[in-house]
Amino acid sequence: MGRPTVHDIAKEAGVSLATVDRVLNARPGVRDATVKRVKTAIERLGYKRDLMAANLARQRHYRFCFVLPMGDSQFVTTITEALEDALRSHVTDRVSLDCLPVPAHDPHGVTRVLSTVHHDQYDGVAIMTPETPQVRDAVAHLKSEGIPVVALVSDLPNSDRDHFVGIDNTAAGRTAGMLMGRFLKGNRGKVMVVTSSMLARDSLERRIGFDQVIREDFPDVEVLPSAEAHDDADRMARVVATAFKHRPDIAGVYSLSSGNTALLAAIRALNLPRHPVIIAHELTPVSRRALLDREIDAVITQNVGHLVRSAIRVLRAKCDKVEIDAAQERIRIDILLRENVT
Amino acid sequence: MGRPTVHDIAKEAGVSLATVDRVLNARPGVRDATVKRVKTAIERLGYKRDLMAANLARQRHYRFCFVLPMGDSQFVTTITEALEDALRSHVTDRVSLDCLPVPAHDPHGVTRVLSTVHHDQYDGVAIMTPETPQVRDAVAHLKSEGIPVVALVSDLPNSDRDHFVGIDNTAAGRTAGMLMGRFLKGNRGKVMVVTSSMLARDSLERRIGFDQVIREDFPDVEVLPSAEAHDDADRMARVVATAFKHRPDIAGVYSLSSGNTALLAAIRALNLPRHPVIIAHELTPVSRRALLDREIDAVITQNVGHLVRSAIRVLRAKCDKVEIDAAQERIRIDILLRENVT
DNA sequence: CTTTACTTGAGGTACGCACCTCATTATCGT
DNA sequence: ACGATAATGAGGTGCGTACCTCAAGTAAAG
Repeated sequence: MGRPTVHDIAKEAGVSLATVDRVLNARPGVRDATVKRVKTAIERLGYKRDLMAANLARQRHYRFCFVLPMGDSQFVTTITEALEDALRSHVTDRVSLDCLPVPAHDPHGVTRVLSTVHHDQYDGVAIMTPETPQVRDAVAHLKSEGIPVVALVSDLPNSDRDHFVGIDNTAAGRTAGMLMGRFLKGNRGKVMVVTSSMLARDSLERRIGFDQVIREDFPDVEVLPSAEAHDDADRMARVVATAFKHRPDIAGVYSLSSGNTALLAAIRALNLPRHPVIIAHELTPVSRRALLDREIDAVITQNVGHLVRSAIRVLRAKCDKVEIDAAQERIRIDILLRENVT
Repeated sequence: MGRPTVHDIAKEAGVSLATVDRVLNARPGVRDATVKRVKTAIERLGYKRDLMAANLARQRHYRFCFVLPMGDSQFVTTITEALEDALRSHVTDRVSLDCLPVPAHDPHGVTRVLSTVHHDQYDGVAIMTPETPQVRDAVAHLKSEGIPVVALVSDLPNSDRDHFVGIDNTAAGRTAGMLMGRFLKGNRGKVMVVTSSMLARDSLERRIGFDQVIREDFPDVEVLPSAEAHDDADRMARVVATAFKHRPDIAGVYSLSSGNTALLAAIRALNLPRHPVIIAHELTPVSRRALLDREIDAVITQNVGHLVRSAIRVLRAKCDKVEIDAAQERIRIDILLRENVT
């Protein structure tokens, strides 16, 4: 005999199909003792609900919503592209996806958008925004409506999101630190750290990890204070120029956030006699190109394809109230060099 | 209206359900003109066969077989563990897995085992063995029986396998070379290369890639000839001892194959004043431990969980004659340092 | 104009489950 | 012992597809 079915359970438990169905779908009107009998039978036969058949019968259709920061960030663009790719794949069987752009740095704007999301529109939400009290409230509100919520890329640890899809940014920073320390000639020198904003939790955590490793393992490396460019190319140019002017011995640059166009332009403009070691985050067309051209020495990233597929699978699992495969959903910290990038 | 169904196709094409079914499942007895009409309707409505319903109706059950080298290789063990994990996951809905151990270094033994595999036992086969004429014949035989075949970890490029699940070993070797060059103090020194056997295509390709990068980018690094230990701990000890005796200035060791216990033991026994940079392949409990203990500096690997899940998904797609998601099935070359290992 | 072979239609059953209705049987309080 | 309520059974329909049978249709060959 193949897999046990509801019929087998019914026979085993000495009840009717209807009762098995009531137990399986947590419908009322079954005595506790009977529930127990059915559950025992399920246990004994090792019954596993056939999700495909169940979803077919139930006419299941998952409507998920991805809340992404608006703007022309390259990284966000790669994510939306990955979402479109996913739509062509089989992870999106029976699921439809919407993107909801939110003004990333306007907490109230985020709330305004999120408060329009209800359970009659969506069955699950993936959120990629900085954590603010407003976002926490919004998540709580979604959860109270019974909508599963996952945090994407940047965690919302103090909210009651169901899951975090992304990497440990402290570990990512440590990884960057280790590479920087080892890539620097003689494992020594000054390192400039640039980011768009230190208010972002990711940047903060990465910096912490980076500093940890440098302190522990590379005493001859000096890490300068983080320079913020606030996504402004001119400002980046100025900041970089000033730094190298005052400290021409800067041997490495660590870019905490994902926008690297301005940084690379600023460094190119300096026409340095010797190229500093540059380590950056997130794989985008720009960082990929720079990696191949040896402008960037290493990119620490997370595979965006994996990221969105994982978010979809997790949301689905939460809707179905099914266990997730932790190993499959763990997002790895990818180290990309010129030799293993694609 | 939601997704179009076979009924919609029938209506659109002006034929009956039976005819649509005949076309969809490539059954005979339909005039070419009618086939075309149905296909046009499918095109026009954007019909996509509902795989879940189809599999339900078809009572589909995939029986896959993993042909793995026998013996107590740590790497193979991690693969079998990953297979067991997969069985607990949802990638194995409707699939059953068998492991078929073969004597890796006995081509005829491999043939003997593979020739027992027929389409009445298995719907797909994943093979992880060195490529020999015998294996090529066996693959051809399986294919002639209509069984999809994927090569696992080590490719069978001259066979007609349907797919290769694994990494580009030349690129992996290049990655190792880049790390080695950059990790060596002053980017200079001698590097010893050890492997169990240079007959294995993986070892060969990795060595080629490694040499390429060293030659191009690190002129001050000298790579010694590959030393083969043939999975013999004593031999490994001797080989390593001899090498370091004649060349005490060896600054790096590159381990091409996955067995690292003997290598690490041999190096520990030498009690070197200064630890050489060690780069190895494949994440196993041993290499993981060594990474955390700073004995190994970097591990180049492929995620075995991803490996087996991908093999299963690909075999399934081949059985269903469905496109695979190239991005999802691309196995990445993972670089693991102490900081990003788990 | 038959005979034959090939096409097509109509309709059914099944897969494993969800969800519904209606009737029947315990179980309880009074 | 009574009605009231809760628990259970019996049976159906549908999800989208596969696969089967049988009858009826069409066209080409003799």
